Amino acid sequence: MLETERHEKILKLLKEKNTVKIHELVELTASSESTIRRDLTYLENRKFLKRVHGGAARLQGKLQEPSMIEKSSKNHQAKQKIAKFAVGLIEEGDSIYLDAGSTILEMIPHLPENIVVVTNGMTHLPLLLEKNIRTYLIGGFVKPSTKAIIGRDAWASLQHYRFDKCFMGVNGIHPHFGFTTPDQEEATIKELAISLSREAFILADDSKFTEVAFAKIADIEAATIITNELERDIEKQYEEKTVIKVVTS
Amino acid sequence: MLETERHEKILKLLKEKNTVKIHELVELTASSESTIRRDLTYLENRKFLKRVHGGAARLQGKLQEPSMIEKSSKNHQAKQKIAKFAVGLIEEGDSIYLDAGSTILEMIPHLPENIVVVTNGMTHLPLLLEKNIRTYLIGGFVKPSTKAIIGRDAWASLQHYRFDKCFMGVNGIHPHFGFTTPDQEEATIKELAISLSREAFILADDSKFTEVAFAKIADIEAATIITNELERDIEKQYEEKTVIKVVTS
DNA sequence: TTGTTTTTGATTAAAATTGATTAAAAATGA
DNA sequence: TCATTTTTAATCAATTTTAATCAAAAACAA
Repeated sequence: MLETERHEKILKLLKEKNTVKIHELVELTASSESTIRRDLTYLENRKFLKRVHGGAARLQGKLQEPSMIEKSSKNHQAKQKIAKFAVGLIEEGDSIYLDAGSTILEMIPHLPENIVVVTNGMTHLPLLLEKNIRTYLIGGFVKPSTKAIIGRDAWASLQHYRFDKCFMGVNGIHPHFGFTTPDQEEATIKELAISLSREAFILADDSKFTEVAFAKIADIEAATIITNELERDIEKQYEEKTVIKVVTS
Repeated sequence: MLETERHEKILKLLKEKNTVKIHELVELTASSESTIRRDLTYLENRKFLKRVHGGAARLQGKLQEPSMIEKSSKNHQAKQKIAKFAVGLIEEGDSIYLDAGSTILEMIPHLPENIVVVTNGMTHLPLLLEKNIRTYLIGGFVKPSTKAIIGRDAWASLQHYRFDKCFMGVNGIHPHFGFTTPDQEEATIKELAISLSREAFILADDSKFTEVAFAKIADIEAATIITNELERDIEKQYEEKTVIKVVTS
């Protein structure tokens, strides 16, 4: 049985019964106890359930459905591909900066183990720790909406590090206005992270191109762009300024 | 039957009947009397019911089903009282440091809104943000087991702040050896936090007294102790060295 | 195909939960 | 009141569950 299939079954049963025993799941899915245990840890890390002694319980905060649906959207497919490609650029022993944000989050499951990660995204932590990756969080103000760490202190805190590579998402990419994002404070952090890295990579699906958001992060020249399919004429506008990697399926 | 499952059944029956006998629950859940007793103690600690001779009764005040998300810890009751008292010391406009740890976590639901919080405990964030409290996280290495932020960088990051009050838990309190904790790196952070605060408070239930752990945080004189009931002679050993507040129920 | 990575299942020692047993405490009834 | 019965808390051994390893199997890539 496929891993995803098991996960779905587990969640389905959990939804019906509010609580499931490991043994029930072993029967239901005809897999070993070890596998079910791994599935449960996996699902718990992603906030789909709470593990309890002997099984798992549904969590009341029930943020359940939406993210499952989210994962099947086509936008998500693109993000996945881009993220996976980006991870391919990382080498063993690298120290990298991972920006907060959902695209970057997709990179984490594919990361190699023996690297050092610095991030400003609190939401990345559970998965990073699950993968046993040595992780540093920068300090500063916690932005309530996104749980990203920003502000003066974050800026100062980030100064302590140097990176082989950094990866980040943006809201707008424009030949003239460069990389942009709606929040000025976040832009400042991103800009600094880029300047502290030997190489910088911007992950963005095609919807971000020719868009401009409020706060400028950097010029196009400052980073390599990783994106999914892109019309040839748009691509041309950028390839004379920087490297642009188009991930083909 | 799963522990969680039993708890749900117990509460359900209690809701219907307003009062249940131990024997009824033994039958209902097909578990032993010992187990049911333990369940009742647990549920009473979390304020889900009141134990009475021979069974349990529904509590009048409020009956809360929603937050049945189980928190694990032994002396929940004592911690609650201590935490609540500690919050009473905070004044509007204060800037405070909240150490990582489960006792301190209990303070958060009771905190006033217009304060500024700095913390090294990632696990505190969801609750803090839910309460709309302005929160700063210090930067540094994320300790996988506890998700506390520690290390050199944490130390440097913490230096950026000053506090009106700081609150922390410890593992050992001893008249001669002072406050101690098992992890050297955590001790360093705690020590610094204390020195950055106008007033420092140690929250500890009675089990921590006369215990000594590996790494020293500070001398007894450095902080006010908040605890639950304490034998008079033990209390005496400390009260000549510092202020010790005993929270009586 | 071959070699490499990922997933799986079995094994084990450690940890947590359970149920039985006990002595102490609380309720009951004369 | 006191003796009797019921309930409780505390302890401990037995059982169950868990996390951690590791080798086999499967999936994948060259």
